Amino acid sequence: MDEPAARRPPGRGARVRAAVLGAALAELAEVGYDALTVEAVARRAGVHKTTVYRRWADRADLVVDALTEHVDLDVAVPAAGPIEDDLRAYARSVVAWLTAPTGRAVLAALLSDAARVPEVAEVKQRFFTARMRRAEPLVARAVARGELPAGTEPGDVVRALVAPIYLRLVITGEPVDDTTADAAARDAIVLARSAR
Amino acid sequence: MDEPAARRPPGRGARVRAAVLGAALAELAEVGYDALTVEAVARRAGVHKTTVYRRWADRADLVVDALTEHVDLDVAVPAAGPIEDDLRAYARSVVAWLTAPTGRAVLAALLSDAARVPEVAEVKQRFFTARMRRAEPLVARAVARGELPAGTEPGDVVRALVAPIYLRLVITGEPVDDTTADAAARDAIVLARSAR
Amino acid sequence: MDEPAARRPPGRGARVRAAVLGAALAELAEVGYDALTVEAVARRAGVHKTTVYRRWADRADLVVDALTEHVDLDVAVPAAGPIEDDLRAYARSVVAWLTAPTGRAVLAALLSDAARVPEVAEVKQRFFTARMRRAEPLVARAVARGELPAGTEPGDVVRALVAPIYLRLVITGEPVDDTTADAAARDAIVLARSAR
Amino acid sequence: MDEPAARRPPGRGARVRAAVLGAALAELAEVGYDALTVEAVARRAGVHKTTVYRRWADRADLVVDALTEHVDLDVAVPAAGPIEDDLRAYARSVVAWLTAPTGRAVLAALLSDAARVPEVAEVKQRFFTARMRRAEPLVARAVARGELPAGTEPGDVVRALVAPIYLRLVITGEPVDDTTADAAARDAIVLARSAR
DNA sequence: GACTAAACGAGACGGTACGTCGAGTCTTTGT
DNA sequence: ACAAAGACTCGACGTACCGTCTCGTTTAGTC
Repeated sequence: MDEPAARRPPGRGARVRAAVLGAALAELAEVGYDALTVEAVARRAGVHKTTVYRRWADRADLVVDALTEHVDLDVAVPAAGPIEDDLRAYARSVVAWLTAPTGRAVLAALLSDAARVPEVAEVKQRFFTARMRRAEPLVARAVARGELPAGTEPGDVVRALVAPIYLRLVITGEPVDDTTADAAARDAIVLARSAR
Repeated sequence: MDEPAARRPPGRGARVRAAVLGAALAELAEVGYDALTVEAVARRAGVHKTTVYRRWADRADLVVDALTEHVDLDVAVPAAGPIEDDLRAYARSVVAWLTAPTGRAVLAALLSDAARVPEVAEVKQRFFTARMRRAEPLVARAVARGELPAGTEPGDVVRALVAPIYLRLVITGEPVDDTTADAAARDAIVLARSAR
Repeated sequence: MDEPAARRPPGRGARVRAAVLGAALAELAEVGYDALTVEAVARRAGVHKTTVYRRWADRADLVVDALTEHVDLDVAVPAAGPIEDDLRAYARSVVAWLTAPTGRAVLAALLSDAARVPEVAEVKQRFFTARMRRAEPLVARAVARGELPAGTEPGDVVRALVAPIYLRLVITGEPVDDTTADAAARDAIVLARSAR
Repeated sequence: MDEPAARRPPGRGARVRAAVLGAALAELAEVGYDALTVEAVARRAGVHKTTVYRRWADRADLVVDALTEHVDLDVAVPAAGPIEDDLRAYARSVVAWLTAPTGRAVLAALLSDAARVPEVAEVKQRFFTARMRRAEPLVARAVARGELPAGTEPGDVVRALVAPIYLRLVITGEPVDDTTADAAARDAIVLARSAR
């Protein structure tokens, strides 16, 4: 009862964990969930297959863990200024994350067959709703300040904002950049201001 | 010189083909692409494994064929009336197809890991662009009639129309029904009428 | 010179039969019984697989027929002269047949796994005993003439004659030629003359 | 700590190896090389198919190994006494081995289609020449003692000895027992003593 | 010299085994 | 005492032949 007491949370095991999760995400990005192989992940992480199985129950569990890692990170919520600026900044941050390598990989994984795994479905739910919810205070503040009509549902505005971004990314495959983000923000505001 | 348009040997082989493609789609719906197994498809179709391999090169080829079948079907394009009615009808038909069992299965498959197969990616492309393009004449007609501002880009209107539908179906998983369709149509028109 | 006209069902069927049996023997020689494939035989005979199965029940039946063809042929039995000459001539004819391409193939086939097929085992039995028996009159005649001791068992002499030939061909794989044949004949006579 | 004296890497893997090779030889005896199936061997050994393929490249490799096992075993060489007794004892030991179940199986396999596999051909060569060579010193000793004529070629005597045994076993299928062995030994000596 | 029946070409089919790969489990070993 | 290594069971992969079957198409022998 001595040598493990030396390192409580850090130590060698943590390095293995990081290496494996990193390898898993990389494989996810390169070959997708269907073709992701525990053996390939282990090889890539420089670790033996059984070492992976000692920590994770199976392929699904490993992927859940790898995705969770990148999903619960906090995203900066800008916060001050006219609603036009705030939404534009938010839209751009969404686009930036989703088009960066890690974001692309996570998004693809969350929409892949992995989503049939209940835990991944949970992660997916958490991921999207949490991110969208984080922008709702911006809208609420604008309503309070009278920039948007009273009675505006913040959730609706945010949905309207992200919808065209995801459409291009996921459905049509069209390129997505800041221009797309700006247009999305503008349209979301137009819709919010159109009396209901 | 009567029914030759369909297939030359309409006999027994066609039944096998239909049974296997049907089984493939059903498996796709139930277990997804990742877990789809040629042997399970064969079993389900009441056919031997080697019979499947005689006609299709591999799992991917089989899935491509099964999806293609349901993708190139024609969708009714309503066509007359005020743009509000036309777009609402179109939105509802899109929702109806995507929420019916077959539609759900095809959509899920097109967004799954199967999309890494180049041929499936092609099918996906064909599928979405063809369907969206089919609604563009409606918008063009409305522009010609003065119901929508001159200079309106039909493609933009259609994208705005379907974006919230796909958002709910694919990203947030919220329920989608005629109400959703109607709101999507209304918002698309609002955006089109907001001067650029 | 259309000698096939003599048969009842002359025509085309006989050509097919000959082509297939020939191909079967050739395959037997080249790849052996284990690797002999009905499809390869058919291909080689320029005939369709089903045509083979129409006439022969299965692979074994086909091989039986192909071997039988070459087994029931008559071998010239020399017959006059001192026993030394007769046996030497017989030994040489045995060697000649067994070292010619067809003989090699038939011998190999009769000793291969094909011999597990009861009909092939029968053919094998017929083949060896018939050929050996054909030489027995030579010995009997020599006994009658007093060249060999009375009471000599012709079968024993013939067995002693062929034993070293088969040993080299089948067991040790040593080369076999007329020298071997001559030595075998000489030794058989020595043994016959050594009182029992 | 010397309980595993039997094998270098003792333990569990050796048990699998033995079980599989035993099963392979048994199958060889029962159904022959042509009908020998890796799956059947695995079943019989109580082992999964892939376990067999992990250690042996294919069917041929497995058979080579199974045969080798029984081929390189040492055979007792009697050694003292008049040449008549020595050769008779040797002949009987040859007959005993070849008529025992294992011997029959090995012999049959060495003469079957398996012999087309180069490695099996090598084993066959090793097998027969090694066993025959082992008897040559007996003859050489007899020559030295003056029991057989000077200049007698030991190899020739041994060949003459075994030839009738193999003839019966392999060619004519006649029963082989000690009587056969004794006659073979006697005849070999007669031939050796007939001046050349 | 046309007609009919057998034989043939073509190829799909259910099946068995091939040899391969990966998933997950269990045992052995080294330290 | 425990974790790395690796051997094992299991199931599916995609392939080659087996032997069966059903279609059309020659082609031979008969009328």
